Amino acid sequence: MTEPKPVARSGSRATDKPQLTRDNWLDAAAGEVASGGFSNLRVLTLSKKLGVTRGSFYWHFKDHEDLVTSFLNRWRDRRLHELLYWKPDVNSTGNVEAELKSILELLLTDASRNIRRLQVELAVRDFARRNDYVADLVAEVDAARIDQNCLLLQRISSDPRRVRDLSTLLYVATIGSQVVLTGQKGDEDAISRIEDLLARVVLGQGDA
Amino acid sequence: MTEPKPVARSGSRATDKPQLTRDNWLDAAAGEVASGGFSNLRVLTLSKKLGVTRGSFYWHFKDHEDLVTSFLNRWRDRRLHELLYWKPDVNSTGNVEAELKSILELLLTDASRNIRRLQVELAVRDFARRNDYVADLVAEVDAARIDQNCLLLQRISSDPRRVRDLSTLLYVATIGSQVVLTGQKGDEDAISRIEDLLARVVLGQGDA
DNA sequence: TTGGTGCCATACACTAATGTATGTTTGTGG
DNA sequence: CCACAAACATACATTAGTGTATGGCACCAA
Repeated sequence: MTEPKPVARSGSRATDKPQLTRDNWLDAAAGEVASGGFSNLRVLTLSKKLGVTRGSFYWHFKDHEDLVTSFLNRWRDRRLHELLYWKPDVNSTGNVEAELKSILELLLTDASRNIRRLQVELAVRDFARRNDYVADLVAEVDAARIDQNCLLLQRISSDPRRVRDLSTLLYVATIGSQVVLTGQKGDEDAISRIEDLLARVVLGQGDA
Repeated sequence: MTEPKPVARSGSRATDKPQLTRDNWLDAAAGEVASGGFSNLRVLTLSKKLGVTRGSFYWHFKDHEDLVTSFLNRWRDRRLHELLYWKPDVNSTGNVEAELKSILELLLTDASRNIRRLQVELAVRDFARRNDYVADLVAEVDAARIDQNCLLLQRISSDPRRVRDLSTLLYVATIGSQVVLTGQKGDEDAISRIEDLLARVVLGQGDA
């Protein structure tokens, strides 16, 4: 209720160090996490890259842990929220095969292009292996995404059990290709080949 | 040529601190890497867990980097070497379907049970994202494993291109399930379901 | 017995990082 | 103009970790 009123001092000119917000810090933190994982997320280096001292940090955040949990919660919220945007986009057309192809392209090819987003995701996943809170967080996102896959594949098969199995396979193949095919030469091709293969798998065994 | 002659002082009794070897350090390092990743691999804590001081470490290793590279090279050598042990084991029988099932079980279910080994593998993979040398190392292992998959799937399909695609899909699904299904409740079932599904995928589209 | 070597301990210097306490500037409401 | 707070700077204390130099002890060969 007490809105922070993000004021900009010194005439609100963009060149004059426009007062950092909490989200600015989190955005910068994403860069650190993407490049070096959570063990590389340090208050000191983060402050340097933002051109301020740590005094600023400890005003916006209670401590280092506060930064990490805030970052993780924001990540979860965004990952869960972005799933809601797909739903209406798919229900429109009627061509099942074309839909599936676009879905697969979205899950595999497009996801692999957003390097920074992918790096953050893998870093969060790695962090989850040694932190129960993060593990729960990732499990929540995974479950939501698999449910989303189920929602998309419902129109292809009528057997709910098969839909769930296919969705799970689709998901682990997606994550796996993001982990293994890390932007080397020829990876772009391999991903599209896997896309085609998965499409034929899903369509070729439509019902029971 | 200069064999280190692992002597044991103080009467070679097991209770009397049996002189650490370089491999002992690497084994202990595996525990640190498994539980906390490479950023948790510290000389100090490692020495404490082995009951010695850092003086011992700096006799066996030049520095921290020496430990890391030695660990990584040993990991690669072992991963490449273990692949050679499979080959004769599969060529024997003639039942294709049973072979495939056992291969899938080996790749998915069995691999997920070796928790420590899996943790180390994921840690290495995570490290590879921010270190070119490790990235090359992992790429080498990945290529060898996919080639191995090709060798196994050759008997099912005659199209070499399809064999390679299936092998790649099999591999990314394997890695993906190891990343996503991290020992929660019900993960055991999900893995076996994915196994069955992949088996039907491979067998159901045998040729062309 | 004596010298040498393998293995480890001890002590020191150095760095990077966190957290905290306090000072300083800028803008704003009254 | 003044008091106050937001945003940041400065300075200090503390900790964890690395690397190095040196000392010590057990063991073996000659």
